[in-house]
Amino acid sequence: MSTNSSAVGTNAGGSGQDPPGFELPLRLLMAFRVLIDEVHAELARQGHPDLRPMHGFVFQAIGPHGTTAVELGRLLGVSKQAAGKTIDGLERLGYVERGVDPNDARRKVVRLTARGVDSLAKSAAIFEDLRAKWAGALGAERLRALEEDLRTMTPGDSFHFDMPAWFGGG
Amino acid sequence: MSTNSSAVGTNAGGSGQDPPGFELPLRLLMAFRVLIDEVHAELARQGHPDLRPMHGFVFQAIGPHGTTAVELGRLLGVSKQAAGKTIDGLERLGYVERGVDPNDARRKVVRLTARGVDSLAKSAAIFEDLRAKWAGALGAERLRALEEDLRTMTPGDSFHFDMPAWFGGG
DNA sequence: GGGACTTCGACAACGTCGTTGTCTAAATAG
DNA sequence: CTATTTAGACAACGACGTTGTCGAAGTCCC
Repeated sequence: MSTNSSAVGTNAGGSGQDPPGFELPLRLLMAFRVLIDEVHAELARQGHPDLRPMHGFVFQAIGPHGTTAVELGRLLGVSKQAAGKTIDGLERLGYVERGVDPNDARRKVVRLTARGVDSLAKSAAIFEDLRAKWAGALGAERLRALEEDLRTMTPGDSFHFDMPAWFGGG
Repeated sequence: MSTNSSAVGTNAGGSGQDPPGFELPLRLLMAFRVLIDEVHAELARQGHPDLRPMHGFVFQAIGPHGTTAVELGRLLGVSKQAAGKTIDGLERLGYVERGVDPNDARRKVVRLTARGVDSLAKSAAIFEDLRAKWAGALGAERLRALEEDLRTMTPGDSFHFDMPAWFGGG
């Protein structure tokens, strides 16, 4: 029963049969997974087999200037302890390193190592290749339209990171 | 192709109209989250505040004829024990119930309760409303094109469900 | 019919991950 | 100088998924 307020009922377009509403989110998720899986498969081939999907987001959050556990936790939407544990893991893998802040002895600045920067550069290049592949398959115009439409429907760039907790759970 | 673009953070897109390659997966994920969050916010308003994103997928996997823990585990890509625990939680919430299979005393068939069916019907209606909202914002034609393009780029309908494990980890 | 193998579900132990709570050290406000 | 705030470490806890084991029930084959 659709007792909702929003405009239009079923079959907003009129012509042709529209897919059921639940297909859209499903395809969005599948497309995301396809891209990420391909990136990480290629990343593994290029010498980074241990990277996980979330690590790319962590690297982005760390940024070129480095960050701290507390700050990272805020950016990723998790506790500082959880962020600290993630950093521990990345440190063990050799992707980040902790340094001291000369201006604040409490802060331990987390920075990407050369290996971390390398993985980030490689993943950026792979993403470009994948986008080019999509452009080849769909046409440059339609891909641009798709991206524009997604940009229209999604908020600026707020990006919460509770993925595991958000999704799973019972 | 695959010239190294900027390593970190912002890519100063400059003159070109094409966004950096990593924006595509990001927007796909954000769009997915937006839709799912709206569905569950509305679902909460309509009497189902305890449902989590993954539950919808579980309900779909259970289907109208019911299923078993082993089968559910296979469909969702997790162990039968994990599937069993998920069922336990849903049973506590009153969304599914376990019955016996007259033809096989080992099997315990999991079926949706009336409440489970209700939530499924409501979420389907909400998804339709959301799709209509997208159609209103983007235009029916462009939304159809978007869905068609996503369908082109994603495999049939296999969707693995290791989301938490797949994404997180370190 | 009977024995070996397979399948289903339950129980237990373990590891991972994120959470809150507590604590020390360092910076900052008054 | 004292009081408050902040960064980071340590510990305990709960949620979740995993493997391993087990008994019960079904299936296959002689």
